[in-house]
Amino acid sequence: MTDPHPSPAPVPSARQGGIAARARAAAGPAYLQGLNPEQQRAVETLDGPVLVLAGAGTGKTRVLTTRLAHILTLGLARPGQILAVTFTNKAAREMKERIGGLIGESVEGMPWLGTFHSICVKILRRHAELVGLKRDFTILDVDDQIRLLKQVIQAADLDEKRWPARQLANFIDGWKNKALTPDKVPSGDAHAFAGKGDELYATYQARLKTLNAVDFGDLLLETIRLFKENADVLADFQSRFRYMLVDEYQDTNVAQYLWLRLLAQRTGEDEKANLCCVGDDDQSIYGWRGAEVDNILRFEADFPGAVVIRLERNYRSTSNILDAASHLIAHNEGRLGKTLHGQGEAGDKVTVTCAWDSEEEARLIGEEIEQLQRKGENLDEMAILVRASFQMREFEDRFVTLGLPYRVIGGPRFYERAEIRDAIAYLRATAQPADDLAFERIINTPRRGIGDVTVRTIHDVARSRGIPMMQAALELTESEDLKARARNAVRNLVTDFARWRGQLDQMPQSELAAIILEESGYTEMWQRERSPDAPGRLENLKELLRSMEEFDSLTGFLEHISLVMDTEAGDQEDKVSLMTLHAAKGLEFGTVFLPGWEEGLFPHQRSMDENGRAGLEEERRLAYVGLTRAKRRAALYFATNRRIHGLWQATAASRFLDELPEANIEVIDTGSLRTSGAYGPRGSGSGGTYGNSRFDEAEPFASTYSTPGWQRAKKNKARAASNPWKEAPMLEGEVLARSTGTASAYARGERVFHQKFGYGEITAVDGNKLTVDFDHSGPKRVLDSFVERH
DNA sequence: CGGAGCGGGATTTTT
DNA sequence: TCCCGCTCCG
Repeated sequence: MTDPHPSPAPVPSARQGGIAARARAAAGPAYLQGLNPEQQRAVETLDGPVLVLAGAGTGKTRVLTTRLAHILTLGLARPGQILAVTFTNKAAREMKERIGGLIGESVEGMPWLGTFHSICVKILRRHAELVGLKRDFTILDVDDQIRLLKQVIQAADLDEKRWPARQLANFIDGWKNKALTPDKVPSGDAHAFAGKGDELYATYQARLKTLNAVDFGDLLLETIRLFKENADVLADFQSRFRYMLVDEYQDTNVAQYLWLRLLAQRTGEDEKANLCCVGDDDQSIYGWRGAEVDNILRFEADFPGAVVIRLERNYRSTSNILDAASHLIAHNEGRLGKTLHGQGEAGDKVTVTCAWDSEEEARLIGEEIEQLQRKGENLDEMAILVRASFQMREFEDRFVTLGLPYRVIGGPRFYERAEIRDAIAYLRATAQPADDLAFERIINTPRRGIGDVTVRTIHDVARSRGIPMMQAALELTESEDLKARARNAVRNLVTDFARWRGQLDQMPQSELAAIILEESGYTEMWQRERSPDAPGRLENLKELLRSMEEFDSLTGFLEHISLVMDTEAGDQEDKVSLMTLHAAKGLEFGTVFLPGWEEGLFPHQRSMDENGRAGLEEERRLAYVGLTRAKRRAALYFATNRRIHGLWQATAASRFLDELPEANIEVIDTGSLRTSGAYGPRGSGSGGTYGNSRFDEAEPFASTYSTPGWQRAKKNKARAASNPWKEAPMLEGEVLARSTGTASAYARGERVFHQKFGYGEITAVDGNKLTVDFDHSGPKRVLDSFVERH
């Protein structure tokens, strides 16, 4: 370890040093006990910018919470003067609890500890008028966003099939992640989406404003705008936040980075902001949703004089696991460099097991789990981490057969279920009569005879008069524009809403909600439904009502659910966990099973196709995250055959397996004589960077050459040559896509040819990524290295 | 208003 | 292959 700052480090400021020293001299506060020197330094280096590079399992959360407790205990800031940002509500919740545990009841909640988004909401509610919003603006969820975009696309006379709202939503999210307002969208990008990308984006933003609504991305962007346009407001927050803390810094996107930088910039003052960012560049796995690893890599340049502290002592895993993970991640280029050191024993080696197909893979893992269980190990301490969710099914099937209790982590969340969204739409339309999207969602749910034509009429009247749909509906009932039947239905609904609104302050919100769901016929709708999931949905609705009781107002509840989309389902039973690698970040288990280590699946082909080397490196980080979740045992698996899009395909062992250090792995002979060799050399045969896999040769299982398994493997090898995953120009992509971000040699309007998609015309250029409208398969994003001019 | 029949797509996902 | 969302028809 070559730490340039030996510890204990002198704390830069005399004021702080003095206090900290005194604190230490008095045997130090209890919370500092038991921290290692680096951790202690991370806790006590309070002045100026600090970057804490916290490797997996190095006690990051502990450092974070202790640091906050330290600041509060020393009396350097009051709780309201500390900004602490996390990415998820879960992380924020945990941090709150742990700080409470550290410093006891003396300090009540920290108002500025939360997610980027929740903090932005808090700021925006105070200053809404300054960015053209009303104080009670609504926050749209993804559903609303898509429906609104659909309307925008329809209004622009585009074919919804060819130009799906989802795709536009992705573009817009991408721009917002980069803090690009419609006028700032680069011209290459702007012409994406039927050449109307920026135009549609602008229309969408205008619609949001008239709806007095924002989407998630706007929360950041509008706050940035607020800061930029109102120096006094910004200055107020800058001086308020004496200490700033950001967790998972490697996951920040450009907008979040700009937001932070605005707050951390203290114009006119000599003093540097006390900004502490904590993260791990090796665990950056969210590039695809806008995270910029660059933010963490650039930290020292962004914040001159920054102190960088590395936490490399891992308290979680045995050293075989750590060495395997470290060796693997060392294959990445763009990293700050960090090596985890184990603190205990070597433990078991990481195992690599080959299965014939995904079914056998599931069976082997099932057997292994049962065996561990017989040895007295808890199922809670075991997890299966998959790359893609389709892999889960095989395991679920297997576990059901075995009667093995399991839980799936992730997946559709409580508040994303249709019945919950419907119920919430009723509440929103009651509390906020101008919430058109909510009103529209349930206007004919349950069916009450308000058909498309009627909805369109209400919509048009609302748009042309600039009034909310609820009001337009009311006015239409007094006109002759609707057929008698529809008019009655509309009148009934509007009267219902008016009545419910009148009851808002008369009773607890959960009671009112129950009345609304009853009187609207919504509950009845599900009671009548005979489908198998209907009872579950009714149960969910009850759960929703129950959870509402904890809030003191309907508005408070609505605010909460628009930002917090998860519910802590306290599941106490002993179960195996099944989740994606992404969902596993931050968790740990005694034993971790990692199936599906095959080329094309992991690393995922699409990731490499779309992002070249950067994509591959992110996949490798994902592998690193997976391995480092294991405390005592990590078991890797790959199958030689897997069904992809319905077709059985021969597959090759993942290159990541070859990147593991031999000394720390053990290849398991499953006894079915199907050892290695089943997978031919990878790549398109161009003999590129990646030589043959050591899993290609019978070493170290030379004894299996003449076995049926080997014979079958040979056949398999021949078949593998026709594997479309392998035919993909992976090696080419690897080389040519090395530098993302360089300008492309192609221009909009050019005709190109793509091996897979055929001929097409370039509609947008973003660095080396092209959006090509293919003659036969429609618009796609491809790397420029995969096409040729025509 | 519901069901059949179709075409397209098929990583990862928080707020 | 399988799942979804949408359309069309009765």
